[in-house]
Amino acid sequence: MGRAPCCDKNGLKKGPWTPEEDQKLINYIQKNGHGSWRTLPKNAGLSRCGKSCRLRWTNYLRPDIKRGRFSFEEEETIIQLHSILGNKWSAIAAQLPGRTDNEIKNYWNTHIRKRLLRMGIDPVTHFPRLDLLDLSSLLNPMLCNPGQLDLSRLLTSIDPLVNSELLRLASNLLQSQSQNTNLVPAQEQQAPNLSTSQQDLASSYIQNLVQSNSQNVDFDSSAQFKWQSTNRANNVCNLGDNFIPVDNNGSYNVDNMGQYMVPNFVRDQNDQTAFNFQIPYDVNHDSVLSTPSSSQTLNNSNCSTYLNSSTDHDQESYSSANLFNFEIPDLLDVSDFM
DNA sequence: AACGCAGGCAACCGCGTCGAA
DNA sequence: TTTCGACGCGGTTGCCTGCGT
Repeated sequence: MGRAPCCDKNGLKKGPWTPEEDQKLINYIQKNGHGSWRTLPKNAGLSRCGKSCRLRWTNYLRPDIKRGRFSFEEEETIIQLHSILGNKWSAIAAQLPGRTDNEIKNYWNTHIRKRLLRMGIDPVTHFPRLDLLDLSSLLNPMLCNPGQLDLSRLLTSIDPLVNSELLRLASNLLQSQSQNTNLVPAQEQQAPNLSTSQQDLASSYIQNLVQSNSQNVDFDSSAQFKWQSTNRANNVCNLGDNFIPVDNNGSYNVDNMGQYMVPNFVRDQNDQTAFNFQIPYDVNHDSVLSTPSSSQTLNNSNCSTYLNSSTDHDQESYSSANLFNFEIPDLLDVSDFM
């Protein structure tokens, strides 16, 4: 069918707004509210389409818009939120009073993104940017001959600061390539528990996820994490409004493509400064091993991958309908690198 | 001074979603 | 249940400005 662009109608002006047009729009909205954007231009005496009026108002003329440079706190908040939400600019803007989604999007693309790249951080995944192909070429010979795998020697040849991240990537790679890798949605309804090592791994993951060392991550026996902010609580705690709630049974939503709508946070009912974080269980577990199609999915994948169990005991204790149960190859001893 | 280039940002475009008919 | 209009969102474009040569 196709819809004609709203601005294609004859006589409707496009391009930069003049001060006179701005004033007409401001005067009308201050007097009448915007009401229907469709009818506003005619009523306000503007030769613009409603969409153009809405954009001009929400991105520029709104009285509560904050102008000027982004503060360090705002910038840090954007990075944190982006690591969780991805390119959900409107959701990010909702946490930054006075800032518009367009402004944040532009600021991200022109400043933050470039800075992250300079720092060697992938602005999409928020993980250090290592060339996976090169890493693959380094690891492939070892994978072909696991007995020769000396990951610690490999890692110490690279900047120690990225060791934990390299481990994550290496772990992903090993998992996706190793025949020994299992990704089994556990059917047993055994009460789940996280081992200490699993908690440490999960905690590290979440610390990385929020790009901060100032979060406390507590665990309960059902593998839901209580994520409590101790720093800039106003920024972090408000996140709950934008997340898909997980009910008391740990149920979460799956979109019509069969993918998880992640991350799943839910505000702690007893502690409004905290969130419970649920490791999602992917019914379509093949998708976890495949190339993720979005940063959200990638984060999910990494989360799952990061919570590997290194012992049989851990694998059993990790069984839950809501959790993954998969093993890390024996040749990779995670604990040595954490 | 003139030119080219890159960065920044406002505005546009097209698609998805939602609600009403 | 289907259709369609309105709105909102994210990606992209193109203009303006500042800087370097």
